[in-house]
Amino acid sequence: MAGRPREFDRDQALKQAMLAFWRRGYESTSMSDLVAALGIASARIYAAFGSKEDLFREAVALYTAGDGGFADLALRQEEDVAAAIERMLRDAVMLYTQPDSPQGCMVVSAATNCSEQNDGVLEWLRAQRHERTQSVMDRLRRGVADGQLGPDTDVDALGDFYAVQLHGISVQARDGVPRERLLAAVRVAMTPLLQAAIKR
Amino acid sequence: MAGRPREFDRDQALKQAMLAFWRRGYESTSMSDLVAALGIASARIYAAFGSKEDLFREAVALYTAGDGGFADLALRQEEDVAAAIERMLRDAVMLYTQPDSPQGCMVVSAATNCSEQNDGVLEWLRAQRHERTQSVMDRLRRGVADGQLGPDTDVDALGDFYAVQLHGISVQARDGVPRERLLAAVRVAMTPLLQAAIKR
DNA sequence: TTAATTGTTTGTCGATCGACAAATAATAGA
DNA sequence: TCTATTATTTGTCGATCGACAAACAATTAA
Repeated sequence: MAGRPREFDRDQALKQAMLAFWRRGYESTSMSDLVAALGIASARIYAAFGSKEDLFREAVALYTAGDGGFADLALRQEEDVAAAIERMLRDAVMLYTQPDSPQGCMVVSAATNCSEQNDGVLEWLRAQRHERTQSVMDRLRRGVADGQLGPDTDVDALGDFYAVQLHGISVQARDGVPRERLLAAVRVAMTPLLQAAIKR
Repeated sequence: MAGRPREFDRDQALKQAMLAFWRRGYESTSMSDLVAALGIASARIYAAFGSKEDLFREAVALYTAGDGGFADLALRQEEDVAAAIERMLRDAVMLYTQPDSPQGCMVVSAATNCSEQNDGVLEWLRAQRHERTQSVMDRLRRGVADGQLGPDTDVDALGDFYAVQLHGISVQARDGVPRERLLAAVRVAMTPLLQAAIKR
């Protein structure tokens, strides 16, 4: 491949961009913020990533492909539905309260406020949140099919309930509520599901 | 009182500002947005309200003094602690999903993303959210004192749980989850408290 | 060695941001 | 009527926004 080789680590720069966007959000992170965070001139950022929006989308993709993808993992890997939901919520707390990274969920809080011209990224993240709610409901339905939950379980209500919890944890973590308190709240949140679980 | 009388309705203008900030948030609502929403020139806005930040703070105060103050009302007016919490959550759903006003909670979502220079308003809203969590815990403690909840009730965990629920409802409402679904989720969320309630 | 390709540096672009100065208009009290 | 006070109109300010053009540098393939 011809051409002058890049002098900075693109992956490292992308990670720094992710952290910046995660902390402040899409619109509140200016190009000059990114210049400072990535340590390279703005023209280099444009040459390497296209535009601020392109960089943001790539940063969110990095997030969801990494730690941000905890939910699908928990829902898929745990055999028991209650264990799956509890692990999802606990992993959310652990990630959202990590001391050496921004608090809260990037997908929830990186584009809450944005002007009309950037509604696109807002809708994009909204769709991802919607998908996660669907994943939770799918997992609950599997729990019913597996005989772990009663056949009369209101899957939709439970699913919305846990989606609310997941997103609420992000808000509370962002407000600085300590990890231990949120873990205690998760234990409380498991009550409805344990009640719907078939005892064995 | 001397001086030329104001030619526009200040209260009406403030209400429009509240709606604009509620919908888009503090930083994402530009002065030109406000000029369009209030229907008056920017110099008149500055003359009447001081600055954009002053206007925002007054708008939030209007919100919390009005519909946004539902939580304290519910917690104070209901004699039974479970009824109080349930009404708070249900009122939250009703307000956050009102079709003719912005979705979600203004205190939760009007300053999620903001740049460093406006951290002041972010912290201000955060403090208000913290106060609300405290109100919930205080109400739960009163429930224990009133003998409505068992003496071994983990008030802190329950309080954090309902704070998570309250703020999560705002996120979900903002994402367009219908009122009925969120009300169903609230019914699920009442399970832990009803379990802690002393049967009579 | 040359040509093609890609990265970097430097500087700047037009648009928009929040904010206000100055001039003018309308009221109340002396 | 005159003065003090407040509101409105008009225009514009410096700062910052995201974005890129042009010139130059470094690499590979021919």
